[in-house]
Amino acid sequence: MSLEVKEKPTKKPPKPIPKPLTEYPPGVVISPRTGLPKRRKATRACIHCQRTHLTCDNNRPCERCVARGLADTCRDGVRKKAKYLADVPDAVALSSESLQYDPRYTKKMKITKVKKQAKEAGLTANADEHLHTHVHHDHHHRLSHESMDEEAPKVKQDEAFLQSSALSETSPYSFFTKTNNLHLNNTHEPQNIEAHLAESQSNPSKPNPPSENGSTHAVAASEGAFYEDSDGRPLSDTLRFQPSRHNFQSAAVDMEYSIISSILGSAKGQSLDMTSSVSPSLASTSGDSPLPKMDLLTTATNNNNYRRLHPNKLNQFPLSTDGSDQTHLSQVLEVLEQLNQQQQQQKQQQNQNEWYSSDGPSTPKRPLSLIISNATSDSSILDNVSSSTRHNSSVSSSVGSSAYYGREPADIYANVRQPFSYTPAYHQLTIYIRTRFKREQQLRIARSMASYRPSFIACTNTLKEDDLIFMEQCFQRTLLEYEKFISYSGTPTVVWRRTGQVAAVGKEFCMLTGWSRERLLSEHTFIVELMDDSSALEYFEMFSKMAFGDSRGANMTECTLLSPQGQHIKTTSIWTLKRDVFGIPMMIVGNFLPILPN
DNA sequence: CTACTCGGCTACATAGGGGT
DNA sequence: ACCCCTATGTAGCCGAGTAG
Repeated sequence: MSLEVKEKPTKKPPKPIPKPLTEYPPGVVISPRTGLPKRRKATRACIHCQRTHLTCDNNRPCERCVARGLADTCRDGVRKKAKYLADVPDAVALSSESLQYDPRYTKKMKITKVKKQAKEAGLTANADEHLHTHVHHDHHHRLSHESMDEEAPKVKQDEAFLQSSALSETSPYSFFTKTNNLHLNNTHEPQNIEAHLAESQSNPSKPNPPSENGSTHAVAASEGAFYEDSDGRPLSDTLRFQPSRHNFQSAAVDMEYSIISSILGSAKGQSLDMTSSVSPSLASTSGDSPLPKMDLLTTATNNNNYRRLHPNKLNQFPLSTDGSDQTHLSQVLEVLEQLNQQQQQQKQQQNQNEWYSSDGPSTPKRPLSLIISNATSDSSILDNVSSSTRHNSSVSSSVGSSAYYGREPADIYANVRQPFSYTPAYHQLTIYIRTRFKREQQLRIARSMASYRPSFIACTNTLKEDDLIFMEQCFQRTLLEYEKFISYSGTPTVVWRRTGQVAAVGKEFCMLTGWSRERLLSEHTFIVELMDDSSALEYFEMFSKMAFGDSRGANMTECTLLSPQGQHIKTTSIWTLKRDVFGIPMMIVGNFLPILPN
């Protein structure tokens, strides 16, 4: 490129006369060509400056945006990826990008690093493919590794750990994949997993990179807010699941994993000591293998309310250590049933639960309310989850329509400032499943959930808070568009989150089923609440297939919906799964066409 | 006069060859 | 493996032109 030829001398202002070097402050780089100090360019122009080709600075909001009242939307502009990085996964490129500003790395080191990372990303993905044989979508492989590679620029030992953890069986990620794989193949090696866990615990010196990372901490801390009950105690303490056994990057992940495992455990009904050092494992969810050590008895015994209310009843069934507790199961259930009835009566009198009992007398109870009010063994859990959910108003609000954030895309980008917390939502779903479905059904659902939920956790675990916020912005933005489509379309349509919570609903769906839009959007309604049992089960199984296995992301099935009065409405439904930019299932759009009786 | 657009200059990152 | 150098590509932003 010859600049001299292009130059138009007439347009050129007279060149300033170079000042003596001593007149420039120290640190200013003088251009050898012009003799003038080199312009200090902003590391990255903001979106507004980028668009208008104006001078930006490194502050956010930048000076210009502050002056123009655009501070709210001032953020880094998007730079085009270099050609040579076109085939390198984004996260790898991203991490190398951050190297640009790391003085510890020389130019050559950066180049070598980028190339190395690109190569490694390919290699580890291939190697890991052997571990994921059934469930995981290709994109998921990449995503998992991308997430891990985000840590690469930190320090050498972190890098080394990440490289090894990509393949190592002791990595939390590989633990997920391994357990999933085992689960699906019905080849059970719980002792290996326990060995893994024991090793994880006994070796605290093992690096745990994501938790060392500040931003991951931030996310974990923000999630942590949902894990406290009204007394400020960790929710895990009240829920009595077994966190911190799996050595995941955050207590949140530990806990979610434990909860899934607990469904499996309670569904199967095996009875063992919850406080034993053995952790539940997804590998043990089928067949005759040793099962997770948790059951209704231990759940109940560990339930503080239960302890407080019925100290004597518990003594009737001391825990045995020889695994013979199964023989007591029927008796335990009988006692629990009695207690349920007692507590139900108390509940009805006190009407404490504002969250689930906010309905007026004229509005029909949704299925959840009915079941929750009948369930008592989990009532304290429910209260805790409910209160923890209320800690974050955005959670409850953003479950519903994008109208909360405004009707314009700009409003969404300006107002969505917190990630959506999926954890409490999954807790609610877990409780709902445990209270509505029979054990065999719970087991089926748990199997389905076990095939995708750990993957969701693994995928999102290493995402930064900004990523999670962006994820939610994407969700709300997409929802805004779908709400428009739904309003134009005559097909009964519902949109729900991957948690199952209804996020948008068309008036045709309300006409078809009798549910009001406000009811469905304002009360954390799960889509399965609107389905009969078999359809709900089919939904979970279908979703587990779609989540990572079926790249088409659409399915057609017969689905029986429930009206508020409990009437069954036969429909044919099409479920279309939408993924977010990270490839994680974000929302499901369901179209329901009634099957008319002959 | 102000705010905005956009052509084109320029700083800087990267690619790659050659020398040590 | 590292350094130096040149070529090339990309993006920041200066400044002229224009619309309101």
